[in-house]
Amino acid sequence: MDDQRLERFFRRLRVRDTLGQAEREALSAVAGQTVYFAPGEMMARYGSSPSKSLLLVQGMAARQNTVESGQQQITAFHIAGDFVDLHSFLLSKLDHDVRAMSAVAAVEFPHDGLRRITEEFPHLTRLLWLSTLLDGAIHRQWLVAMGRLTAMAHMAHLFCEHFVRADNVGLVEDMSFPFEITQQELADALGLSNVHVNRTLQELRRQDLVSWDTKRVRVIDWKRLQEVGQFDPIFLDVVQTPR
Amino acid sequence: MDDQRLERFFRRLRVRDTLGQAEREALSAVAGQTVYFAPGEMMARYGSSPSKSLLLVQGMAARQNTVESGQQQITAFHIAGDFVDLHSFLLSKLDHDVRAMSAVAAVEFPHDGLRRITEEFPHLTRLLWLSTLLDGAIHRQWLVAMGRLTAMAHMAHLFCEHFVRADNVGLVEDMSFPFEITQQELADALGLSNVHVNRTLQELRRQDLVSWDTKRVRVIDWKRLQEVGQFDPIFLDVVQTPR
DNA sequence: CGCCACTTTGAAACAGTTCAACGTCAGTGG
DNA sequence: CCACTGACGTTGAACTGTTTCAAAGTGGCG
Repeated sequence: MDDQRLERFFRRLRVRDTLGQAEREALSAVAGQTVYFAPGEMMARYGSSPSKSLLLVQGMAARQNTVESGQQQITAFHIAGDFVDLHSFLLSKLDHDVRAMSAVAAVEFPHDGLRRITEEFPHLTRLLWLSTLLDGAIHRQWLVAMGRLTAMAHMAHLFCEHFVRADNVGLVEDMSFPFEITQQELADALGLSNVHVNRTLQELRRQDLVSWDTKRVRVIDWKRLQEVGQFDPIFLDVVQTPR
Repeated sequence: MDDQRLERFFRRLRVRDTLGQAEREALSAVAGQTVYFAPGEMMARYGSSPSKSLLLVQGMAARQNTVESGQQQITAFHIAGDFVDLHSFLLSKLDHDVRAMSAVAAVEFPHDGLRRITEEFPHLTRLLWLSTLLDGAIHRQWLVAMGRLTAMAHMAHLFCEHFVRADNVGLVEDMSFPFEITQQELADALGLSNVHVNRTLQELRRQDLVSWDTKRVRVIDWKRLQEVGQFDPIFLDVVQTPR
């Protein structure tokens, strides 16, 4: 029987390939306990060697590093249907912290179970691999945005990305998606100061591109938001094709 | 028989796990033609869907994106022993260009051959997967450096990273590694202007941390270079362990 | 009702950019 | 063999996007 908790994850895979009954059952069989985290709580720590990976079911999480000055840099945001640390299955130590941004529920996938999947389900293995490749593609776009776009364009790009990702797992309602983080946390993702994030946000609002009431971001002008952010969804690879 | 062209790639894997005879042979069997590229030449294009992946055997290559202003952002450098676009095996379209920085030789790996490996060699598949996870880990460190480090620290970090990576595949000699790119290309990787790269480089030289004669970068003070770059090699995961 | 976390505002400072000129060197052709 | 070329590196000076610091405003919650 399919595990209901994995529904959004299946959905994210199904926008890119098909997923067989046996594959869904294999994943369901490996899925373990649901674990819960309070907003701000650490889900995994820099330098640790987790024996399970966490699939987000509810809420939002981030991967982040701390530099000597005490500043933080967020390198990824995750939403329901995302594995937050599937890479820890093959990397021996975590090179970042994982922190819950909101109240979070996640399903544990023990690494020995994942290993069994790689021994018996080649196609499913490729889909799990794909999942980490999409993380990498998002990292690359963040690099481009950080290195060569203005604060305004960078922020618009991030909102575009999250709009599409949320849509892929059925979290968009009325052109809005859940985005429960603080301006400081957004600043830590964009590599900006909280002050400049605040001002850039005001400009995005003033131009009627988005609104954000701390719970959800609403896209007001999707076409112009994409233009401002120079957003091309190609990197999210939303294409149904055999992998 | 092992394919000699894959030697540095095997070496890169062997610093992280063991590689069986059968696995080396399977890879050798899939390896196709050697292809050559002149400095500056495009090896793969944004939006294309390659049917093979390229393993670098000689020279240096970069993945890069172009933004509307015409500026470029490099998101990865690759050296001998690296797959430059292994991710194109599972992603349907390339989200960046791949360009030869120097004279390059690369071995083609047809995707159907790679697929056969994933069907028959689970452990080798995990190692290929690992290879793309390391790319992702490097992307994340670049994000941290770009977002929260000064130009000076960022550049030092990049040199540290390349020193370790070059060392892993036996390219370090006399504390120096091949680094045949222009200052403009380095600027495109760091997200800086060529002018500021020039000045930052002068400061690194003035402090006797590195020298760079356009062909090779020589590390003069490894300990202080790591301090200046806040470099922690954990993300490169140089640990011999079963995966 | 008061606290605390978060957002907003203003002003000064700064890291890095831009523009434009000049220097250097390796390769090319006459 | 030397003048010419073009790509790359270096320098100076003005400029700007973003940061920093500090203070004030807002709002949800115990």
